[in-house]
Amino acid sequence: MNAAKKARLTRAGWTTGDAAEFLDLTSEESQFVEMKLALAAGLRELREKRGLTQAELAQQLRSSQSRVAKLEAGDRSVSIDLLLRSLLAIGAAPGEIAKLIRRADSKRAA
Amino acid sequence: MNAAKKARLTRAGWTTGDAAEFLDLTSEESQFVEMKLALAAGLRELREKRGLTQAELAQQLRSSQSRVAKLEAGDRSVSIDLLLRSLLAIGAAPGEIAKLIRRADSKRAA
DNA sequence: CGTATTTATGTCAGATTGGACATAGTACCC
DNA sequence: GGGTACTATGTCCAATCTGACATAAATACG
Repeated sequence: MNAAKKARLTRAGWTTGDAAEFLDLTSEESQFVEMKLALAAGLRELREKRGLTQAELAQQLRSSQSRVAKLEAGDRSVSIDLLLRSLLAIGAAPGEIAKLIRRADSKRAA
Repeated sequence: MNAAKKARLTRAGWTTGDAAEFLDLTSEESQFVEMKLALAAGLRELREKRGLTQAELAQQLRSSQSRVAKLEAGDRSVSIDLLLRSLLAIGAAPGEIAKLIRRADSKRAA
């Protein structure tokens, strides 16, 4: 695993350093995380594009600023379900979401 | 909402008929369901392509036959997270998953 | 610098989801 | 009909996720 990838994962709260490296972050799981981070990044981009603060978006989603922060960080405590609902709520079409998921594809086999 | 769409949603356990039609199945929510159903259908297609029974796939996913049935049905009780993990586990690349999500796009504005 | 705004992190009770089990339904073959 | 293989549905409770809150950290602006 290269440094950039490790940094991405660590930033999102996924332990990577220790002996569990190859046990917990198996290929599927890391692909899953990559997808999650791609969606999270997409959400942030869209929010900023719309000139909204996290608090404003939270209101639109009927949620809280802290959860939006966690969504955008791809935190362990948020599901992809919530990310997808949020993206749809902010106006992303399924096609755009598909494009985001493709981003995760290019990061395979790191 | 046309009959085919309504049938898809009803089959998956989403109430549609009554007065809540436009309150609960708002655009975002129905897009979300469409994505879910597209992923569910994709999972079934891949499983069958691989010649696996639901029970065999369940074993591979360390889950149960009943949950696989619900996954493929897009049941309320399964999350998109689980669908995505399952798709990855069965060998779908993020690119293929993106393609599935695009399917949901063509069903907009029904 | 101070302070106002925005974003990040930690925690918790209530809600949702997941694996497992039982059981019902379906399809095919004899 | 009965038997076999597969799929669907309903129900548990343990595990995970969510919104909310408090508060810390970062950033912007004078």
